[in-house]
Amino acid sequence: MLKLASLRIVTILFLVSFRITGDELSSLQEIADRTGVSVGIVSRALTGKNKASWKRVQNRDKMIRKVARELGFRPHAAARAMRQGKFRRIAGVVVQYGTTNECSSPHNGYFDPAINELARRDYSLVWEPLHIDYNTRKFVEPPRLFSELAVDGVLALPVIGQVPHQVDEQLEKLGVPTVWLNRNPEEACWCVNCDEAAHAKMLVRHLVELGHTRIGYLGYENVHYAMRQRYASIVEEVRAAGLDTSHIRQVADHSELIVAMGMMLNASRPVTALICFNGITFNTAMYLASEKGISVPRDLSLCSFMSAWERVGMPYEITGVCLPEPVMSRTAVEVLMDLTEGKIPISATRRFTGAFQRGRTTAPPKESN
Amino acid sequence: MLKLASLRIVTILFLVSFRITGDELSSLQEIADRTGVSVGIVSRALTGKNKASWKRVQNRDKMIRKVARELGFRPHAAARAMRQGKFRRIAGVVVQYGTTNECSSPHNGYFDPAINELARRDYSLVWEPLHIDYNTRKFVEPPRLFSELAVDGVLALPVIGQVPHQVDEQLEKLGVPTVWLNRNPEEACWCVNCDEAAHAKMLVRHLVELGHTRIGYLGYENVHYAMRQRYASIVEEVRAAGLDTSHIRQVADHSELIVAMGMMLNASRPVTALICFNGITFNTAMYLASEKGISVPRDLSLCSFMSAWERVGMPYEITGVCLPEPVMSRTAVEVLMDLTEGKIPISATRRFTGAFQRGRTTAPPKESN
DNA sequence: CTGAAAGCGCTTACAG
DNA sequence: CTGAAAGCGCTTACAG
Repeated sequence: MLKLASLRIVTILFLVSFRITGDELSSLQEIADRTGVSVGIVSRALTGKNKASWKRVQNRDKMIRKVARELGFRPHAAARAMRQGKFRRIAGVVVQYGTTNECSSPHNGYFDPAINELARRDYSLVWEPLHIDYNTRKFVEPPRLFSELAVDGVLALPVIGQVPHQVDEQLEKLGVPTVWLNRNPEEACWCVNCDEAAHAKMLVRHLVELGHTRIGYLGYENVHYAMRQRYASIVEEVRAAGLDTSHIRQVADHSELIVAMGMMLNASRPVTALICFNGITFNTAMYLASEKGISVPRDLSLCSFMSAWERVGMPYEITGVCLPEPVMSRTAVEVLMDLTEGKIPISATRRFTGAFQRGRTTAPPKESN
Repeated sequence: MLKLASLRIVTILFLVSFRITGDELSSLQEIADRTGVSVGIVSRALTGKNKASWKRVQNRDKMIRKVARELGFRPHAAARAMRQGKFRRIAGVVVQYGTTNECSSPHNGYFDPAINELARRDYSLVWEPLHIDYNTRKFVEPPRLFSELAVDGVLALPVIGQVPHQVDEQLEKLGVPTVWLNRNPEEACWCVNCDEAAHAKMLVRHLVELGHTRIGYLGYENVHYAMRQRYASIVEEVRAAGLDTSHIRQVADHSELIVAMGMMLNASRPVTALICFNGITFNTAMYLASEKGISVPRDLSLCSFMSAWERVGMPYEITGVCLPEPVMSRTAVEVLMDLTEGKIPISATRRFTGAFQRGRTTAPPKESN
């Protein structure tokens, strides 16, 4: 009881002190009052628009900036946005299926570089959820993004499957440009992609050079552009190498993945190398192999397509393609900035290639040792 | 050449059409003009503040809303923010070391639930980078968050190590409340944490019940609150079980982790179970074990602390504690909303416990089979 | 060079 | 009930 009372007092004291701090928030007017000049002068001084080279003016402006610093002055973003007709804000949108309560797979491989690139230009990223019901294809909740005017552009990322036309319609109505990452360039005007065919080639060639002849691939059946490209390119490369493509597979869901993987590893002539669609598939393969006493890379070579975030902090190097999310993301931001400024960007669609990383998870097949 | 020219024409046409769409952006004034009422009426109609029950008024308001819909009217967030003195925006801040070009480890286990919780209250999350130079403890770039007034509150997350005092000072100057996730409650006023001691107990007890006597732990040496708690609790639990604590270890960096793990697995009496600090450490252990032909769980039991994002899409269940990020994050948002509204939140510091998941990566030790 | 004033789009207290 | 008007904090064209 005493403890509760004291906690309450602390709380109230905190709120009071917080209030006072809150009231101290200063405006151009306050700085003008303290320095005896007009708000116009203060505004120009703080934004560096008093270009007179007179010593008197320069000293006065220095003094104004000092007072502003002392008062902890921060310009009011909304006032500035209203006056300038620019929010200096970009919406980061991940188009995904599912309820709003789920934690999605990570996208900071794209968003971290975008944020930094935007910050360099004095822009921020607003993170907007966009959940689509898998069956009805409708918005789970009407997205805030579409209900108010608050950003100068949209950086969008389709996660699973095709982007429902409602999304495109609503985005168009927004009246600000949208740049897409990893979307089919036939579906949208501004797309930044990576060269999945080149990536597939890197991985298949690496395994073929090591001497593998029974190469498997596992990904999810999906209408997502990048996923389809990845699968099709692997098929093509394996076929071009004159090898059997019967282990190049896409599955419908998680349980099918486990079954298919088990079959590849248990067959009378099991695959000696497996290309995984992403880090999660890679790890699943690793766990299953370990359960069965299959050693990687002694008995099985494993490689994967790796997102930037999947490489963070991992002290053990796995073999795979390092997807070029950072350069894609920074390029997308550049295109978006050009569009918001009314400039014509370099090109409508750009495509980047990642780097091959030779790690510890691939080796020549057992038989050829 | 022809292709380039046609592309350019398409581009220009697109920009023109975009411009026109841009010009169509409607305001309350335009709706007022079209419906023959004043902007006040329109504002009140759209925000549901015309409470008259007269049929005439109700029909008129319905008509106003219809016109607004047809014009694709969206309120201008900045104008609203300025008038109401509220941005309806929260900054999401991850305090991290390193240069701004890196991709950080994922935090959407916290941010996804926060975004959804905020959206329910008509708030958005602005993602603000905050990079600290490891040596000088200074900001790598002056964060935008501290240079303008643009949010009503801050949801903050320390990633590595202690939060430099500069951060606290700047946040205090902002004049809006900050709620911390996973921070030492002695360092800040509003903290939402999880019960690392309870989690440690879950994992150690599980392994002890399976019959393990040589239990290892690997994490990184770090001054981060949650990491320290995790390590200290494991030591305590293993000691309480009367077992040897010499394999409960923290290492300084990645290469030390590999060395320490190798020693644990290669020793004359290797550990039979290993608790990993997080999913990355877990996977590293898995890879190393696989290289050495050690099968999980036949030869080695592995379990881990698992973040929400580490569980997304993984079809194979690993044994571990599912960290309660979602409930922590939603609670933090609740506290923050109370604070921004001047209310006194439930309590200053809250602590949550995650769920134990029995997966396929632990089993009784070999000897007892 | 500099100050006074307009205006960005909204909400709401106020007067009619 | 409803319209006209004030005002949120900034920037900048304009006049002096």
